[in-house]
Amino acid sequence: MAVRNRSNPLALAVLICLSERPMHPYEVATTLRQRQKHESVRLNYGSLYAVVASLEKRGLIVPQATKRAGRLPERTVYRLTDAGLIEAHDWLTDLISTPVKDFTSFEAALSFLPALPPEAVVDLLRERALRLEAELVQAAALQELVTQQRLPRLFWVEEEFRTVLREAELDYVRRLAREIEGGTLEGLDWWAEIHRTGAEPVWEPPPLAAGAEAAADA
Amino acid sequence: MAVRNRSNPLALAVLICLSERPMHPYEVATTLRQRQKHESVRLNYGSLYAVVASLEKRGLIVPQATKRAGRLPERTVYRLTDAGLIEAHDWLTDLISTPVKDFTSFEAALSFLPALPPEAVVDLLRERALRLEAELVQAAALQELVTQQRLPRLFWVEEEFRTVLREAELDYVRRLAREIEGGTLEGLDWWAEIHRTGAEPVWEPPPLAAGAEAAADA
DNA sequence: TCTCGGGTACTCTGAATAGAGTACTCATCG
DNA sequence: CGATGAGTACTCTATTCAGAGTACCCGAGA
Repeated sequence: MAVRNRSNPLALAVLICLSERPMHPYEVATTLRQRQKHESVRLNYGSLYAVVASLEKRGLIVPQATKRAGRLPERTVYRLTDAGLIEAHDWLTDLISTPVKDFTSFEAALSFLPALPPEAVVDLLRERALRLEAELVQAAALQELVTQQRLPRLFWVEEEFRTVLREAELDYVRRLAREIEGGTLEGLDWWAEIHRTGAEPVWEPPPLAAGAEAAADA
Repeated sequence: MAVRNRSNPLALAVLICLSERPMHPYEVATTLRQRQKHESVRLNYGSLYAVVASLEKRGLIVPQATKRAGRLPERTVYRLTDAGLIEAHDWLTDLISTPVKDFTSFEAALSFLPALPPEAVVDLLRERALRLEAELVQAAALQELVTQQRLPRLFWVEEEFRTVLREAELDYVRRLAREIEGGTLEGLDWWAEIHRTGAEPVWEPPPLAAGAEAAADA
C-alpha cells in the first residue's frame, strides 16, 4: 500500500481516467482494457488497488460513494480532486518532455553476447528477426482493423510508436547477424577463438589494447 | 530472498560473470560497473544479494570459500555449477531469440496524449527531441572514447542498439510534432475542440463513428 | 433444474526491490 | 595526528507488485 511517488504509470492512468468522470477501480481497469491501454501500461489488480489507495492517501482522489449491488462486493467510486488534476498534468508533461532510461531485455541480452558462440548467436538473431516480422504483420492487421472502425490515429499513437521501435530493432538485428556472419564485426576473431578452443567460458577480455599498433597514449 | 525464476536479468549477469571465474557478489558488482553493464542491467545491492541467495538455493551457484580480510565483513566467493552454466546459456538463448514486450514510459505517455492540449504537446515533444539529440551527442562522444581505447565493437553492441532506438524515437517525436502542428493528425479537430471549450477534461471519445459516412456495418 | 462458463469486484499473500544504512579500511592532506 | 572522503562488503526495511484466490451474479444449454 502506497506507491513511490510517480513510480508506477498505472497511477497516472487512474488519474486520467478519473478526469473523465468518477469511477470505481474495477471500472477504471475495464475502461483501460477496452481502449487497449493495458498494452502500454502494466495493469493488474494487485497493483491497481494499491495505487488507488496511495492516490487517496496523497489526496489526489477521494471516495465519493460506495454502492452495493445485490450481495456483490462493495464498489467504491472515486473522483479526482483539483490537486489530482494538477498532478496528472504535471506528471504527463514530465513524461513527454523528458526521456528516461528504460531497461529493455534485449539490451541486457546484447550485453552478454560473447557468452555464446558466434554461430549460435547468428541463428538466434535470425530467429528473433522472424518473430519481429510476425509481430509487425500482426500489428499492421490490427492497425487496419482499427482504421476500419474509424478510430482516429490520435488514439493510437502509442501503437504506431511501438511499430517504429520494432522496425528499428528488426533493422539492427538483421544488420548485426550479417556482420557476425560476414566476419566484419570488430572483435569477432577473439570471440570465435574463445569458443573454438573450448576454453573455460570467458565473457569479456581485458580491455584489449590492439594487435598491430599498441601503446599510443604518450 | 528468492527471485521469480528468470525475472531479473541481474541473475543472468551474475551467472555469466561467474562463468568467467569464481567471485564474491561485491566483485561481480564492480566488474559489471567497470564494463558498463549497469547501463543495460539494473544493478543495486539490495537486489544483488537477493538474487545470489536465490541462485544458490536453485543450485546454480555454490559458495566456495568465505574469507575475511582484517575486520572487514566476510566475503563469500561463489562459483558456477554445471547446472548454472546450462541455465545461463538457455536463458540467454531465449532472451536473444524471443522478443518480449517491454513497457516503456514514453509509450505510456503517448497513450495519454489527449489529456493535454495539442499546442502544449507540440512544445513538450520539441523539448523531448532536444533532449534526445543531446543524449545522442553524448553517446557519440562515449563511442569515440571507447574506440580510442581500442575496445572492439563486440563489447559495445548494447550501446549501439540503444543509439539505434533513440534515433528511431527522435524521428518519431519530430514527425508527430510536425503532424500535430500542421493539423494533419487524424483526430486533431476533436482534440483541439475539447480543450478550447474548456469542457470538463475528457481523455477519449466514444469509439467515434466518423462524420460523413456513418454506419457501414450492414 | 442443474451446472458451467464468464463476468464483476475486489482481497491476500508471498516475493522482489530500491535505496539507505552499517561497519569497517585505507590513503591523503593540512 | 586527526579529520575527511573514498572504497569495501554487505544488511535491513519499507514498499511494491504480480498473480492467485474469493465470493458473488447471470445467462445458456443439457
